[in-house]
Amino acid sequence: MPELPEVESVRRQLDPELSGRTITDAWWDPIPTLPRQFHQVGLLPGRKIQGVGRKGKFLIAPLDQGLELILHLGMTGAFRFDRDDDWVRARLWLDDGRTLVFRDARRFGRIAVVEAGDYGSLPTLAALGPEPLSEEFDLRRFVADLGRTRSAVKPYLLSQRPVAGVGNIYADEALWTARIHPASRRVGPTRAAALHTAIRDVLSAAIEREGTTFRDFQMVNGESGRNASFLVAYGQEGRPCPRCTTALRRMVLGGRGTTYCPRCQRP
DNA sequence: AGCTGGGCCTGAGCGC
DNA sequence: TGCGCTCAGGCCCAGC
Repeated sequence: MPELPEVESVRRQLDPELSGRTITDAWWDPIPTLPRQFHQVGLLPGRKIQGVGRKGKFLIAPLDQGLELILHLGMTGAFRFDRDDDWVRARLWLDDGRTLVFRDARRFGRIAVVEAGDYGSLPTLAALGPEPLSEEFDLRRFVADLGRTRSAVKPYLLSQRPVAGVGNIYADEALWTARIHPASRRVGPTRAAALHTAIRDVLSAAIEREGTTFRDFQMVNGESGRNASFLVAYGQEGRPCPRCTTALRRMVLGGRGTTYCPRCQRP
């Protein structure tokens, strides 16, 4: 499941390959089953890519003529060069002779071309919280946000509003690290500060290992991330908590599988 | 306005 | 063997 560390790993491989390239032609699935899967992709031929940036889980590539190319990997999205198979949903031909291919078995990924900064067609991006590994991620604002919401803390993190880029894996990891029960609706300043630190630590470590490959995630060069064997909570149901040896428990929260320690993660 | 729950999609894994 | 069912979770959205 591509979250911030996985998307950042893809960005680091795509940026040097795409910077300065001009898109000569574009093809995308003409009958997308999700209405917003492809948005204005027909504007791409002739556009020059200035670089590949990232906000949360969104890749954002500035183009010429004041446009931006927005790429989202969804669940199973991946970019490769010069490949072809049944899961290819879009192709961008480049002026260096190569073809950037977007593969996406489950079709949750998205490609959109928008006026720079105009994210009306992407509401999650429009309301995206601060970048966790930048100065934007202000502790006081995070404490205030957690104090104000009436949601359980994990679904709130997954909304992308208090902080950008945290998905199901790293939410479980960060909440375990901060000793907060994922269903807690009372996260005060002290625990919010611990969570703030845990989010940064968990994401930083995962980026160093080029993300978590549970099953599907692959980078542009086809390699897997190396973070899976370092997970302490996500997918570890039944295993002893590394802190207190209590068996980790699984619950469904906000429709998402959630693993936590029933002893040392407090409500 | 903020929150909740259901929906989209399809490969993998399971039981029969 | 193969069929049918359930599960997985990114974002979106209708309806409180």
